[in-house]
Amino acid sequence: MNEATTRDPDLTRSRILQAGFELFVDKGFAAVSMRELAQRSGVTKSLIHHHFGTKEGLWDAVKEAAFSRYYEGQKDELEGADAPDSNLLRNGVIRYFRFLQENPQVVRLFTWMHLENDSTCSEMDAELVALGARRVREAQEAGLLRADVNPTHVVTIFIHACSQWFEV
Amino acid sequence: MNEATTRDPDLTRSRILQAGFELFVDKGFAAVSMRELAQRSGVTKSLIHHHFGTKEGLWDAVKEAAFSRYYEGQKDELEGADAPDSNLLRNGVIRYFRFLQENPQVVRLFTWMHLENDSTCSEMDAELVALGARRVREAQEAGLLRADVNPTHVVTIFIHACSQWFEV
DNA sequence: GCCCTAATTGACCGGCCGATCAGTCAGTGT
DNA sequence: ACACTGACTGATCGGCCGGTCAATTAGGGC
Repeated sequence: MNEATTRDPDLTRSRILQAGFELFVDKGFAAVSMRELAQRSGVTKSLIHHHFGTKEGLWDAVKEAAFSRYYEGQKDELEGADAPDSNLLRNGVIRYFRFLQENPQVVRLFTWMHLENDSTCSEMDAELVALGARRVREAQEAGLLRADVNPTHVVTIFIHACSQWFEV
Repeated sequence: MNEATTRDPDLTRSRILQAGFELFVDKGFAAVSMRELAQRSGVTKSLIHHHFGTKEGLWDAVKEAAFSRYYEGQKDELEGADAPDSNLLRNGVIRYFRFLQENPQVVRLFTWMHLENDSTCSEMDAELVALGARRVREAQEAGLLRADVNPTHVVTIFIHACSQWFEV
């Protein structure tokens, strides 16, 4: 009966984070209750407070975890090559598309954050956009892309167009 | 002191609707309370219940009002002309863009609805998309547009790309 | 004038909310 | 063996939640 009676704070934390991720992605911050989170993660409400302080604390932790996963993946992609090449650009686009396709939950989470005027992760996000914009500019200078558009705009529009694609 | 002591249920209803629109657009359904709605619209909480039944009732009314305004406007645009003409198509696109630009709140509201898996207005929406798709198909048959893409996809992508544009 | 309907009010309800806290218990270092 | 730390629990808090209800009041039809 008494299975796994040993304490494992790291596992507990990650279980709470996972439950928080699922519920927040599904319903957004305001519509999720601590009781719900506790039940889903199989721990006590108080224990969540013990590990994350407040409901907002957990929300922040969930966002941070999700975004840093996204950030690391994209950063690797973008920092990879430096020679502007139409195939490289094309592949980058395809990879990004694939990533979103395989992580629709992340897209949803970011949409919630955006509606709630959340500025968490904005520095990291700005960095990614800047990296992408540099690639676009290089391509423009190499004559692969029209030069009369703002590189940052290109990236921004592209990201959001991709994000929306899977939502309909 | 006692200004406008006369009763005007229509005005009251519309004031509540307006307050609901503003608050729901801003925070989404779950994060808005009846007390907040009452205070913003300058009436009693009970009065909102009297006019709209429940919080969800008001939410539905707000969505319906916003969407039907959107619907009427777009329907007029789309039903206007029938001869496929590249200028006409272009103008339609520009007008739609302008509409979203001037009604960012509507875009936000639709995003909230979408995240909450709201299917209200889906019939009306389908009708609009169908109208737009027909226009695209006509343009394809007239050789103005590539014929190897799904007209419905064109419209859907276009709508969401436009919607996102103003959000960044 | 009178009545009837409906707009409007304020007091009130049970329940759920997030948060706290004292206390128990398991692991760990000495 | 013992003390200490931190994971974990259950009871409990005040407050806000959405919703109800009986009672007032204004307006329109007769």
